[in-house]
Amino acid sequence: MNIQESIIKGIQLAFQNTFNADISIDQLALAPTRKEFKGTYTFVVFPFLKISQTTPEATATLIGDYLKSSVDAVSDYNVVKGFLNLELNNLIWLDVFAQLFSNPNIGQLPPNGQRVMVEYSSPNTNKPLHLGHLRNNFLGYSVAEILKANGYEVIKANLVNDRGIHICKSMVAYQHFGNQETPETAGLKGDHLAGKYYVLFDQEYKKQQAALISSGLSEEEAKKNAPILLEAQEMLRKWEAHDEAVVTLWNRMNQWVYAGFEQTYNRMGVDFDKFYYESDTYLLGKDIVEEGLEKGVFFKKENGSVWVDLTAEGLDEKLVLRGDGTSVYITQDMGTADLKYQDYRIDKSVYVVGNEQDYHFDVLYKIMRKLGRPYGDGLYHLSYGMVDLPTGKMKSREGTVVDADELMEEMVATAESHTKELGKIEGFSPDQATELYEMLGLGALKYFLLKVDPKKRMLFNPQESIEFQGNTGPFIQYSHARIASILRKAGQIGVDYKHADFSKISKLEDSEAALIFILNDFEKKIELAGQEYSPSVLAQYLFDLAKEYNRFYAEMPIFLENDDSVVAFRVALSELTSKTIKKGMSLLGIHVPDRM
RNA sequence: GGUCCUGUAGCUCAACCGGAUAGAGCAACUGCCUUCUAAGCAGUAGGUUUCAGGUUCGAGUCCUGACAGGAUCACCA
Repeated sequence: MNIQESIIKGIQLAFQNTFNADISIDQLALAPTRKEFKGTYTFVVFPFLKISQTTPEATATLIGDYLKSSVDAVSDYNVVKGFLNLELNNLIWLDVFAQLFSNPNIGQLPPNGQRVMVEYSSPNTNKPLHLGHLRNNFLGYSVAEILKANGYEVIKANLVNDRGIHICKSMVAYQHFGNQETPETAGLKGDHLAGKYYVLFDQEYKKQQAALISSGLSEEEAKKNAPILLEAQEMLRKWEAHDEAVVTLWNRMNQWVYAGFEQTYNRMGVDFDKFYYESDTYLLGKDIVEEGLEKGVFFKKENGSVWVDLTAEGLDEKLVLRGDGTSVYITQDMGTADLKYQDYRIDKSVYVVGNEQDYHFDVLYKIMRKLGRPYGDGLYHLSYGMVDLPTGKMKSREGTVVDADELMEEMVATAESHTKELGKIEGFSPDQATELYEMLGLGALKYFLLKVDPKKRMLFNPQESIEFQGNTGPFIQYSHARIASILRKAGQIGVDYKHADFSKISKLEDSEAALIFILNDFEKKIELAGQEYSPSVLAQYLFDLAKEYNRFYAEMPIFLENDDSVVAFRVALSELTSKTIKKGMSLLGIHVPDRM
């Protein structure tokens, strides 16, 4: 039983004995005491005045007296208005520490028997990844790792959008302007090559529109009738009819893109257990439309189109199948939802998709629940906000995007120059130095994107957004490197902290107790991050932890201490902190160095 | 226009789901490298939590209404 639980149990007994009242455990909560007051945990008595029938002060005092005499951990208390501040026996934190220190799997909760799929990334194969995709990928990867730490079995899935009109646009432009160019001859990554033709398509399309307008067509007509657009539409029809030449080109260009994506994914450090391709799934879901009609969940209009009526749930009527019997987006999403379940029998399914699709997923999930799917209640849209630039929204066709590959390259270069400026690479081999720059550059970028609550939209200023000081990835990485240095020295001078007997410690300094206090929160934060699907909870925690360690580091001399058992204890405390940082950062997808 | 999301220090973000005098980082200013890594530590300054009502012992947090920004509302994906 941990400290909080035993105190809460004590409070429950206090109510029983003092006020003759039964209160259930889940109505009782402890908050950390604010810094300006003495104490560790605070119990607020205001809600219980009806039960105690006396003043806040008297109520708090009576409970405080009871706890002090009957709960070992509580050494004293003070009362400020209705706030009962509990002071703990400092040495209680030694027991907590010993428990944490002996846990070989810190930050890993036991298996919970549930299986969850996290779908993320899900790129279009007509252009390279940009800053927005980085947020998506880092979020998805991190949430998947956090769920693993919470005891789930996790399947990371990537639903690749490899077909459709936008892909055909790149293909048409390539046919016109490509001159048999390949990634090799162009010296471009395959995804960037495809993106180049996507942009060329748009330029040509606009040119043709202008020509049509000057020959007398309205803007709307010009948009619909530009020859190059008609070509793309014709190509899509041919693709759907399995036209050999079109499929060959499609395959060729997609392979280029996949090779490019693979490089980008490798550098980002994300991975997937399962790839789904829309070219395989885009026809799914029509049987579900039939099923929905039979069950009365859907209804048919006169022209044959099929709809779902969600007005009772506060939404609108929504089309699920066109009048001509062809699919819309949501048709295939219904089919894919079933496919995921057939493949893995998942209990939960998380979709990491931007918030511009909030409405779409709201509709999708309501439909699947109406259809009585066993996984219906486990569907969750992890909706995240857009990443804006100071100049406004990114538009890939207008070239105002921050390219993912370029940004990562810049981050690593900045990390390199920064490190060299500080003169911190003595003794590094060139390979080790490269590895460090990669770690720091990517760490800064990932931390920057993950520390913010996912649902909030965020501003990215390329000039000044990413720092290496303060609340940043490198700050936490630096803290880890500092500890690694302590551990090396402990090894050199033969401090046997792994088998030390901590019961010999007779008193704890404030910064030691505070550090253990925050270390003790690690698992709770992992649980919270999992429940909320929010890596930012962990990021914030790790920053606080690193800060607390740095305070301890500055205040407590470790090796100058005379008492051997105190030396061993402080080294052990440092090691536990470094393990916690390393594990926590790994859940954010960030590596930590031993030297920097 | 309907629906949804957001609004906290000059800037970027927190605030443990209703608790005490709203906290960090950046930027500014002041100290600390002859001791384990100064990418650090300690400190100063910075706030009518967009506004107006309401709910109660108590509101940044919940409710109503404004205002501002964003998203969405296609037989598009």
